[in-house]
Amino acid sequence: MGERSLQKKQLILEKAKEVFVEKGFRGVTMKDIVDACEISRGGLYLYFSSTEEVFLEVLAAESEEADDVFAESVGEDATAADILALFLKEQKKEILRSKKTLTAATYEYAFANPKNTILKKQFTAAVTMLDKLIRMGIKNEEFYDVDARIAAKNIMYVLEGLKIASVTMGVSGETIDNELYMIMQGLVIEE
Amino acid sequence: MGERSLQKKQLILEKAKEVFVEKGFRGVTMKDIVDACEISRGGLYLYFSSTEEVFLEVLAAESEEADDVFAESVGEDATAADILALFLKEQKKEILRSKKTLTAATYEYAFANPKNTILKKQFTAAVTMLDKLIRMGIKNEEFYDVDARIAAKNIMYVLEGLKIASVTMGVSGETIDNELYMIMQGLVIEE
Amino acid sequence: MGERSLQKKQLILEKAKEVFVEKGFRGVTMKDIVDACEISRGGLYLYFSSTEEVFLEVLAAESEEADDVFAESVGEDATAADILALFLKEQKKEILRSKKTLTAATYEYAFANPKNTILKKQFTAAVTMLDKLIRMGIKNEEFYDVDARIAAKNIMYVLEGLKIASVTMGVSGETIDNELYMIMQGLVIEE
Amino acid sequence: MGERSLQKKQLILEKAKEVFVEKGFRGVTMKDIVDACEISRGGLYLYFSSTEEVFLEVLAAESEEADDVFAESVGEDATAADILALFLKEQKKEILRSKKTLTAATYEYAFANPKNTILKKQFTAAVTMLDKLIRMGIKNEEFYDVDARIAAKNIMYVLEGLKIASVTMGVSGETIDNELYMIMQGLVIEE
DNA sequence: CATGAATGAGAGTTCATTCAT
DNA sequence: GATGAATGAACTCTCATTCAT
Repeated sequence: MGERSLQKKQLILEKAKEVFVEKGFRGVTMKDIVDACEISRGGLYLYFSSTEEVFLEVLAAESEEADDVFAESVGEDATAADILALFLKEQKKEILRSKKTLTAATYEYAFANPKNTILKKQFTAAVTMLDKLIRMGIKNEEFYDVDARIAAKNIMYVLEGLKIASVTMGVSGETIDNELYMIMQGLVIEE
Repeated sequence: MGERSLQKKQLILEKAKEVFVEKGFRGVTMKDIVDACEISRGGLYLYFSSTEEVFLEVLAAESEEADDVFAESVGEDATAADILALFLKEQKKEILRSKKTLTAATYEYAFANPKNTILKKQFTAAVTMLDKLIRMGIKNEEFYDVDARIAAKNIMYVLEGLKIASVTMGVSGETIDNELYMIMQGLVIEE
Repeated sequence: MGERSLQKKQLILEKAKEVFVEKGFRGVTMKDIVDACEISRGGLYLYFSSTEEVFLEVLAAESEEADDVFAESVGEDATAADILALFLKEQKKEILRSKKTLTAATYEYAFANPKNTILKKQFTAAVTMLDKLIRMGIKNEEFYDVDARIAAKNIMYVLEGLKIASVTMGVSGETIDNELYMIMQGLVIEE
Repeated sequence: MGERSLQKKQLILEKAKEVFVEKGFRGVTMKDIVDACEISRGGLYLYFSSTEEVFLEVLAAESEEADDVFAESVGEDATAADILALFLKEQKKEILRSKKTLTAATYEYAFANPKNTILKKQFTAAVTMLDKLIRMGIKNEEFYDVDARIAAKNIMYVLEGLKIASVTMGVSGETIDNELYMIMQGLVIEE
């Protein structure tokens, strides 16, 4: 695949993302993508052979970006509490934007493809990261001496709860703040 | 609609539920329901005019049952902690069964119909109930003196997180127990 | 068929007429008639086995009425010109009401059933009547000495033209008056 | 839409015309047209999205042709009487062919779409043309000094009457001749 | 006689997918 | 590579007609 082809593929992925954001996963047809990209029906098939294929590549492109963003924001000399706060702040942003992201489409995809492990991988990766972070915090005596893995999972379940609630019924920034505050309070030792 | 018709409607709702459990909401066509019920193409339209209509009645029938089950289990002289434990135990069962319930279909329906408030209503009702329960527990000095509404919401978000996780990636009974233990621990005063 | 059955049949014909007036011939289904009559689906079939059958009986009932009305209005000592004027006046009324009559439905029926001779019979009957009337007028020296049959036909074609125009594009009372005036002027000798 | 597509569209319009001629307007389904054109079910929808759309384009194509035919036949130095005679001769031809034309379908379309003004426009255009022609004839002292507009309308109503009669009950060439003769006689001054 | 649930044929419509150009 | 016309399968929905009660 040449240079030009790669550009075209990028274009398709960008436009397709908008379509998935708007219509979810199951609601999207190849025709929808063709229309959004203003390419030919046959043209799309040169790059992707199903909406699933498009969706998975859209997701892959997304997660690359996401990692970058977080990595950039973590300073060199940040404490565990700092990093946790930063992580939660990012999550809050994400949750509030959920109607403009692939959240719903991704859940829908997961429903339709129970074998697929995308969400599980993301979840596990986040848990592992938080686990390490919490251990670090405990070691540094920033955090209470809790079971790190369980605490990490709890954080993630609360976040998942907020995410799905945000998509299906809406949540306010304040509501999120309350939850995040409970999380921090349960971990960070007040001086 | 006569006696016989009502029975038929019940039959359709039962069979349709199985279909929704298996295929979610968007994946279900009128034809799927027709096939599952072994009735004629036109026959289904005598009772329902869209998959949405069928689904909403399936849900309505479900929620009636659910209420009954919980009401029956609460004893007369139960303490707040007892009731909370019972509630959480029910939730655990529900979560573990989630691949055999309408959970995914309901989320999918909510994605496709953002205006619909079914999930919100259920959530709010549960929060209100927990709020009352927690206030009662605090008054009886069973529970710590927390902000009842925030604690109630926290419980619900954790449960939502477990529910969606259960559907999309699976959760073990142990994982659920850990979460529920954290909830109880955050509320119930140990003697 | 007993007394009660006859009443029921009448009821069906009345309601069905309204349906045909509103929806034409081809636009009417057995279901439409059933709904309008508030009888059972099967019930209708006890009396009629197709929309065509209903329509033909509606038409038959209509033409009986029509004859009655005209006969009643003709006085004993009316001149040919009087009778012609009366006939044209009736026709004018009919044409102006055409959107509330079976005109369109009847044409539509005729299109769909070229073999059917209803319209031809009505037309021929009217021509015959006018032919006699004009001959009488000529004999009485009320009318010019025209070819009675041709004049009769001309009147009918103008009326047909007004009728179809009324249904398809609307005509004003004045327009009709102009046409009727031309007819009278071509026949009646001014004193 | 490319060259090839235009040809295909033409083909569809031609075949569809035959279908409308045979079955009228309401009697035609998309399937009928598909079958007549020997294209695929979906194929027709690439060009037209309803029988109404097809029909209106068939009509549009027709009226273009019709205009051409008449324009070609009018000589440079024709008198008003010549032109009128030519017009009526064309109309006679049209009326005699009416079972092989769109006449019935067009009326049927008008019944089903009272808002549509196709017939009214055609009628008005013809009246306007005849009005001018008659004024010219009067000015040239070829025609009697009648009210041109009323005379023009009378011609058109007679023609409409003949047309609908032709479709619904049939008319002979002689009958038409009689009517056209009356029209000419009422206008043209005999020398 | 009368009912209305039930059936199944058939019309409308949309799409994934192919393929000649 | 790229196009977009074409196909045919699948789905939605409506009705005429039947038949057990």
